Amino acid sequence: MVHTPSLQHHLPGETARFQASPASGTGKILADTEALCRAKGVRLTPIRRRVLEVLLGAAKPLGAYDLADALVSQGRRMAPITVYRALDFLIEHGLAHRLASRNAYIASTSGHGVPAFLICEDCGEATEITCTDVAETVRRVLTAQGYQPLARALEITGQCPHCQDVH
Amino acid sequence: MVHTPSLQHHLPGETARFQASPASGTGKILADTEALCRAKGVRLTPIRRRVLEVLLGAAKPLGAYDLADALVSQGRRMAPITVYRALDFLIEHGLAHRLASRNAYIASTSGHGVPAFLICEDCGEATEITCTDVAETVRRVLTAQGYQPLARALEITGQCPHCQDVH
DNA sequence: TCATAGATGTTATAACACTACATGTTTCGA
DNA sequence: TCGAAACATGTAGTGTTATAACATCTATGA
Ligand SMILES: [Zn+2]
Ligand SMILES: [Zn+2]
Ligand SMILES: [Zn+2]
Ligand SMILES: [Zn+2]
Repeated sequence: MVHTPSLQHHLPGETARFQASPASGTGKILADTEALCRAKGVRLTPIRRRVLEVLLGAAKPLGAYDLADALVSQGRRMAPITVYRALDFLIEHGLAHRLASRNAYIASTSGHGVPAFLICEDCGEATEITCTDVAETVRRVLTAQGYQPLARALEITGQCPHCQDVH
Repeated sequence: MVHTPSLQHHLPGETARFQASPASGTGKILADTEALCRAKGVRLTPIRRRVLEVLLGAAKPLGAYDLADALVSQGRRMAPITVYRALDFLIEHGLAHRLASRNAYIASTSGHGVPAFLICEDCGEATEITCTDVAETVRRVLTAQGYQPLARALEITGQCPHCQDVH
């Protein structure tokens, strides 16, 4: 049996060093995003907004086809390609990330810097962290090997606190 | 245009802190692996051996279907499921890893500890490193958030030295 | 208003991964 | 040595994730 994550499972401030995502409401985040997109001169269209909204409301990362199912309009579910196009937009502007290890997508609540995600292997729950240590270590290892660092979400796998309690 | 990685591109000893993979020949690695499997009481069958051999000889991580194409036997290419089964075995015993960010598989040359891979976004080349810093940082972040660390390859994305030279 | 760029609709297909079940092969104890 | 059991592979089909190609619609600004 596996822990089923619920909304806002992980509140911020668990430690001083590792900032968890701010637990501001979805509404505020959406409003901020609207403003951000206007400022950038890009269009947060209704489709893109709805995809982001579903991601923000989800308890864990969602697959593209999960999103398609969730976004029913006039009795018809959204076409996969439409979801992928919306995701491309959101990812390009740092509003969402793809978690390759799970073929899933998650809204980004930090919005700046190189994020990292702690992902539970059992229940799939993901916690976004913006940790200076991690970013710095990754950057140093890359440059030491002659690699040029690129901003890309880091996926760190483990077992979440709730799933450890399940015997 | 993009750099096409060739065999043994990255030789060891680039820095003292970060051990690159040993550049021992494929033959020796295979012989060692044979011995290791005998010792463990598991069977490195011809199919599994050939899959490992192709991975070891590849310049970069290969997809399961690439492997199927490479492993033609009596005019017929290997069935995908056969490749996946061989990969399952190799991964289970630490002889290979799956790189989720590229849907590709790579032979592991370290064989112990939690490995990390530097992956070039342009050419797909991957360099295995066994870096104490990275492992330690990851472990610390996980435990700080209450996560139980699990041995899983870490994928770090950047641009490889060769691809930086291409103008 | 009209040209243009950007966004979406529609259909089809590519790419990746696995299920289910039959058959073959090795191993080991009776 | 025989046969059961475990392990490995063959074969066919399907599930899942992601994209190509092209048509149509919509917002925007000259
Ligand atoms: Zn969990
Ligand atoms: Zn949890
Ligand atoms: Zn490269
Ligand atoms: Zn290279």
